[in-house]
Amino acid sequence: MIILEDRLSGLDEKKRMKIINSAMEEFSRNTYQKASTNRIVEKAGISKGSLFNYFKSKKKLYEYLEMFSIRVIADAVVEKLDWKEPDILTRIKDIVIIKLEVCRKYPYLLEFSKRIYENKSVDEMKAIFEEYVPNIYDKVYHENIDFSLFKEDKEIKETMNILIWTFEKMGEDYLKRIESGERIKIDELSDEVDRYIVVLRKGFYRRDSRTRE
Amino acid sequence: MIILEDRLSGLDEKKRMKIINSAMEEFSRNTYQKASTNRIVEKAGISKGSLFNYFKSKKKLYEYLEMFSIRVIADAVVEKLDWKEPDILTRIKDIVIIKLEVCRKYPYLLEFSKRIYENKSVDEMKAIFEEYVPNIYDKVYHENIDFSLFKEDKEIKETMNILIWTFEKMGEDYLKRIESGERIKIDELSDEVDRYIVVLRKGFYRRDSRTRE
DNA sequence: ATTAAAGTGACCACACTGGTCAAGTAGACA
DNA sequence: TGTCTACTTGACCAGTGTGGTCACTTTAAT
Repeated sequence: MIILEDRLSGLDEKKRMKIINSAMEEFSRNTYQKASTNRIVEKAGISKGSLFNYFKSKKKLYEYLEMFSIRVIADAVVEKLDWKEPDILTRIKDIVIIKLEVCRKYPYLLEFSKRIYENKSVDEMKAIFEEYVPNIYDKVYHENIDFSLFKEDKEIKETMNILIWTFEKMGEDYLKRIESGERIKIDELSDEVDRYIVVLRKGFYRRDSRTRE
Repeated sequence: MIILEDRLSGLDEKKRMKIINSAMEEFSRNTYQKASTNRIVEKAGISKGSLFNYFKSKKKLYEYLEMFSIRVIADAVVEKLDWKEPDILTRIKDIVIIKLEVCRKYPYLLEFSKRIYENKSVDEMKAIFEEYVPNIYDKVYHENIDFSLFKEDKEIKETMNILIWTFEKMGEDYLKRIESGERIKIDELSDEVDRYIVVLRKGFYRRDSRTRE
């Protein structure tokens, strides 16, 4: 388990979040080279000197964010997910909700994560992921999942992708609406998710399976 | 119908594409402000003077790309799509193939389009779209479509989104693989698309509907 | 040989860069 | 109160890159 040196840990929670969010915003809107430490400190409301006191250099700051962004979601999933839930649809919904809660705290997390992936091969990325959060990658969508709930048992891979993609697109849609100023209640979102779950269940589950909800 | 002034029309096809692709790449990797005309001319293999001969300014170049990227896909769809096809799944597949053909010519088209959307509200964007390609927005997924093919007639909106999202994600996946150097034959892609169509048809279509394929 | 059009790249004034560091501030203890 | 410590500040630096210009060269048709 890798721990990066930084001097943020002792800071006030609010201040720490402001710095992380400001830096994430800057790095998600620009490439590493063009991201400006000046703008980061301006948005974070701290001085240049402080930033370079917390992190030795721009590079160290970026590496910290990289580690942070990989961990913050994975940690939340590991901690909050019901690993006993055998119904993949219910589990995916739980993951979506967990992810969105984290993203509400760190609005630029998803965009920043995309930037990380941009410059790294799939294998490289998996290796880094393994280092920070071992084994999570395969567990989430497989451990204890009851695939016999599916109507067909031939096109499992395709069906799984359709389910995952649907919820990913919903999440992206939701975040886009948030960013453009719309104020969405968590209940509305939950209702919408449930509506899609009903449709997907009808489409891909056996008729006699009604696990819950 | 708006036509922007530019001096590219008379140019050699290859050269024109090189300039457009180079500029699209730069503007999709950086914000307008930080995009560099120096790097654009370098990648395009032309001189600074030429670029500012073709376009009066950086701004005009950007506006040209904006217009171009909205039109190039819409024009291809309008021209090549079989507007009589009543099966939405078949039609969506056709659209995916048409889009990907265009994207193969202009690899940064999708990323650049996202950038355009970033700085504009949904309504603004629809207005611009209307201006360049009137009415296409609603026609594509509705004109002559036979919705009675669906098993359920209650959750049409949700079902449609699942279908569209699935193919969008497939397209994104495909482009990502292209960009990371993978060489994918058009037949392989077509087979993969067909596999998903089978799954979706089983899930959401009436049992007795077998329109084609 | 002449002419016009197309293409070039050194050059400009200036904005902004990551990082430093001497000076300033706040609070704890005496 | 004065002193010490740890944190915070922002003016400053040398260097890089900016959008745009224009006097010049090359190309191609007459």
